[in-house]
Amino acid sequence: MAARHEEIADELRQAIDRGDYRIGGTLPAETELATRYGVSRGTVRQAVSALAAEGRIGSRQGARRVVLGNRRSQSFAELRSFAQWARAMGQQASGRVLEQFRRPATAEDASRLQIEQGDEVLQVLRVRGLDGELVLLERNVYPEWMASAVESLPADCESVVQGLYDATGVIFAHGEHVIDAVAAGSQDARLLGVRRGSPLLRIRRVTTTHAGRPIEWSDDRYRSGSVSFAVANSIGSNPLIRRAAEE
Amino acid sequence: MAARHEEIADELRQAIDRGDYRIGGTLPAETELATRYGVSRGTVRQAVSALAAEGRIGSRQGARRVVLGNRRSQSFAELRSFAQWARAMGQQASGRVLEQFRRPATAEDASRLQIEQGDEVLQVLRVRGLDGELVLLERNVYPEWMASAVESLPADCESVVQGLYDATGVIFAHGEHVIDAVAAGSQDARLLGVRRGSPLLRIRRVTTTHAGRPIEWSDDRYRSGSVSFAVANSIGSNPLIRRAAEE
DNA sequence: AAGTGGTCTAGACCACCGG
DNA sequence: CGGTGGTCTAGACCACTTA
Repeated sequence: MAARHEEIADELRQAIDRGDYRIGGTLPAETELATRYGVSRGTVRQAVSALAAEGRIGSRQGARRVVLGNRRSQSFAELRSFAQWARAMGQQASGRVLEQFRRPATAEDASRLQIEQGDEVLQVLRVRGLDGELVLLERNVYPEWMASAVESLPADCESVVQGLYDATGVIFAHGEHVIDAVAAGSQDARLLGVRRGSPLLRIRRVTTTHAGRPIEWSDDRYRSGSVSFAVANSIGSNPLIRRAAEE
Repeated sequence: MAARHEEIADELRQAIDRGDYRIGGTLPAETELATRYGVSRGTVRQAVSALAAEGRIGSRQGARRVVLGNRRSQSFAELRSFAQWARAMGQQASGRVLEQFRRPATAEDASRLQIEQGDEVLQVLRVRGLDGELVLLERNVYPEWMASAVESLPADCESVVQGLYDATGVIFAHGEHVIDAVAAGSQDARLLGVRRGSPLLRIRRVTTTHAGRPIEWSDDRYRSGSVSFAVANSIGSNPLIRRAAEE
């Protein structure tokens, strides 16, 4: 069913988790993995590059690949809805719509959703919880062509992305996220049950279809301590920085 | 000098920025790009997959690649030091060591740096600025084998990563970052010039060599409003979510 | 000097999208 | 249905690491 390179990537992930390859140790050479799995070297390279993108292994020309760790944290590697994310962590997502109304698009809405200022948009205010505990306040803005589908969702819809897919077939394919920290405003504080001015992790996000058409933009504010996000990183294969002149 | 696939990736990036390919439009087919650049299809695929990883283009089987945007924001795609990052944004990084002392490793230090509890570590408290404005408070912990090199850096060292590379040849190759929001403690507040309890963006980070050996771990606290981080995302090529049972 | 990953080629087949 | 991207192969050469 799955592509061979994905199967191999999975087997390698499991082997690392199982401890077959120690953290800090090396992976077998590409050619050896190729013969072991009965595939060509190119297929092996596809598999290991997936693990490298996840931050599990590192590589550099001339040296064996190194096992860096067995990450399991929720990362940004893949676009996931809140409900999917919760399920992957073994928790139950909940949600409730507090406000929902149509209004003309502001300049900010227009730029993010690639529509004209003054076009009708649908604004929604939702609170979301994990295993019953409130963690997130979501302010979403949808363009007019999504509005009626959103309005027809139940107010306590668990997975908005799934609901909109079922209703319209629209796929949330790409996301761009900007992360910072803000102080809770009075509405934030009241709805999340925190003190005014307390720190919130804010993620502003634009989501688009495969074709790059914006579906929504959102200002998500997470209660401090309730969630954190992880990112893994590697230097480009460049020989680091060009050294300064002297010596 | 650079690999052909990187040159092609650069040319495509410039072409997108120049507007040769409109946002929302499509890129030429792989085979056409291959003949145009005089390379094989595999090389073209290497180039476009770099753009996909940056969130500039999207792709799905059977359809032309779609131009999503021309991002320029500082993203996590590549591991960069604070100084490099500042330079890429056209700003001047500064830094100053406020405290620096050796102490025995706590359990937390030991786990993050993969050393034994009680081993000597070097703790450093730095403030860092962008164009003279204070934005960041850094609490670093280094293992013993890095300590003397760190101590020999000037107190106002602009680029710690560069300085340590020059002194020891150690390369900061991999990073893992955990992001959340916290309230400023009294020391944070005093040193960053904000009110106690005001929101800070916290990034806790472990950096390792190519071989996965931890070089340092750090608790970085950014003043709210001074910086934000961007991440681009795509859904796996999976046909989204498995639909629920009915219909 | 041998081993290893990085790059590149030329070709093949398939699954999927679009008109 | 033709065009497209996704997968896979078998081979080649090079740059780099390691011992």
